[in-house]
Amino acid sequence: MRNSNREQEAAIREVGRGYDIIKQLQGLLQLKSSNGGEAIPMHELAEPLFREALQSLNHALFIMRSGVSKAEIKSEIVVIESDSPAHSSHESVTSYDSNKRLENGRGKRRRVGESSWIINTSMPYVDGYQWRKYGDKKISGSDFPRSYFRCTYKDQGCQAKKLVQQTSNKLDMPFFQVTYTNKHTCNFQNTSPSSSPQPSALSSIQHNSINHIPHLQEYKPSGYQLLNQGSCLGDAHANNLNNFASTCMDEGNWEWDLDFLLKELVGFAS
DNA sequence: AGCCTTTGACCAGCG
DNA sequence: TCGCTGGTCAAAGGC
Repeated sequence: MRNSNREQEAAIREVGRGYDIIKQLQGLLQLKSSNGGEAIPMHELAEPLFREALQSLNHALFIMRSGVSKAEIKSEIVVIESDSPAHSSHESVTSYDSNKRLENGRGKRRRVGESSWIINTSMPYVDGYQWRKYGDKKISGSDFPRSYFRCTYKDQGCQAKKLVQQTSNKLDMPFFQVTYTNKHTCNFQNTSPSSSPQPSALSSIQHNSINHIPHLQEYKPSGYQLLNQGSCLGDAHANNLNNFASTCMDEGNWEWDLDFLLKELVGFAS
């Protein structure tokens, strides 16, 4: 990559913002599709596009952070497909762990039969499922606390859990390691076209995912408003990301047509 | 009213 | 056995 370090930092920041914006749009579409009663649910049209855009942006983040080419990292990144219950396909799985010991080798043993998988993401709180936080712990050797979540529908027998650990805060954009344990047995994934989230569920998505997370608010682009304030995409950041995408395309470093994706996304949102 | 987060206490695995 | 530490519980308060 020919970019200087400063350019690379800016690029990482912009892609991160773009990632956040798309996540906001995804939430907006979920709201609109559940409330609007449209003939063709908008999320059915937009979902594949979102998945592709998020996957591309996430790959870009990995490439720019590590300095490793996309081709080189492709073999290391496993994209979770739809049968993996706890998240959509845009996060990158760094390991799959079905053994009994936690990553630091010291903590409690995991129960036999519990499977887990680890994801690195900049958006750990938005994965299409509803989670209830049940604990928060300062971990020795880590600058950041660890948060414990279980599925909101645990009382219906869903044993899914997740553990969110912030791993870095470089370039004003925190990065998290998310460990999922057990598959969801509930049927309340908010992105599922067949499900119809209750109003209370939708409000909790907004409540939990962004507005209540201080470190996410810190680096949220200033050009758009919060979802529960009735808002949408900010032009300034769309343009920033658009320019960034165009620059990358000009340099011939990127295979993906981010420019096209952005136009499509803005069209859906407007 | 119901569901959420926060937070201190407690439990349990490991060295 | 004991101390350390990660994981979970549950009461309290907020939205």
